[in-house]
Amino acid sequence: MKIATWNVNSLKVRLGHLLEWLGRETPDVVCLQETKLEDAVFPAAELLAAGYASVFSGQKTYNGVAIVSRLPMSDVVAGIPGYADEQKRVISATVAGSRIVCAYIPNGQSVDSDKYQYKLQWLTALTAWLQSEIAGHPRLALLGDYNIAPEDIDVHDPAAWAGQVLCSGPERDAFRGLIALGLSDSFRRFPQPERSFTWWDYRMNAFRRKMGLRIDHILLTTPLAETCTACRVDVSLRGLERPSDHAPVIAELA
DNA sequence: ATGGCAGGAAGCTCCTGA
Repeated sequence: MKIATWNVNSLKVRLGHLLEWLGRETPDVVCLQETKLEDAVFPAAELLAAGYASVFSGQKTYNGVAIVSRLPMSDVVAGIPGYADEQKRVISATVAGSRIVCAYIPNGQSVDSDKYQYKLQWLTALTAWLQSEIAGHPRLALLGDYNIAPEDIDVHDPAAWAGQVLCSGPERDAFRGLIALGLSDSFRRFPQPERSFTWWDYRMNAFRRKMGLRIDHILLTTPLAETCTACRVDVSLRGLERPSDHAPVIAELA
């Protein structure tokens, strides 16, 4: 089973890219973030015509998550149960016996922002919920835009980013808190090219200059990690017109 | 030190993203 995560930065703008990529890469399950679409206008019919069913939880302008899958999905849950949040950032479904959790973790804006406090509280709620979710679903994958670069190797200029949002100590502590639930960073289970990133600022030709961060991740519980045979960043969509500022991450499970 | 870029909603500018 091939699973993937991609922050599309507007599914309305990126639907053509997604359909082209689904046809070429044929992932089984794709978690999408920043769809920026209300549920009433989600392009479920277009995806179904391409062979993919969709479940989604969206809103106008901001946020919005979806899972698209060639395999049947069941037990769909939106949000973090027990955590009231108007922002549509999580959706989960069971696919082929594995629990798939699609998450768009808050950005945080800056470490002195109220949004940063929201991010840390949100991560606390996510972690507490996942602990019980993993207990009930030993085969679980957490895919999404974490808005956290876990280590300095995941940052093009660690000195410039030191202590900044996406790289700060509390955020990295929260990432390690997720790992401590028994999750494994699938990307780091394999040798990777130097300067492997998943996001680049639209400004200053950052992609061309390899000035990025690795903030999109696929974390797997041990039973799934043991079946993982590959994980990579796919930059192929960056060559198209109007690319997303994020690249997909793909993991192959036996 | 600042702004650069992109998407969306609104409306000819601002907020957010990361």
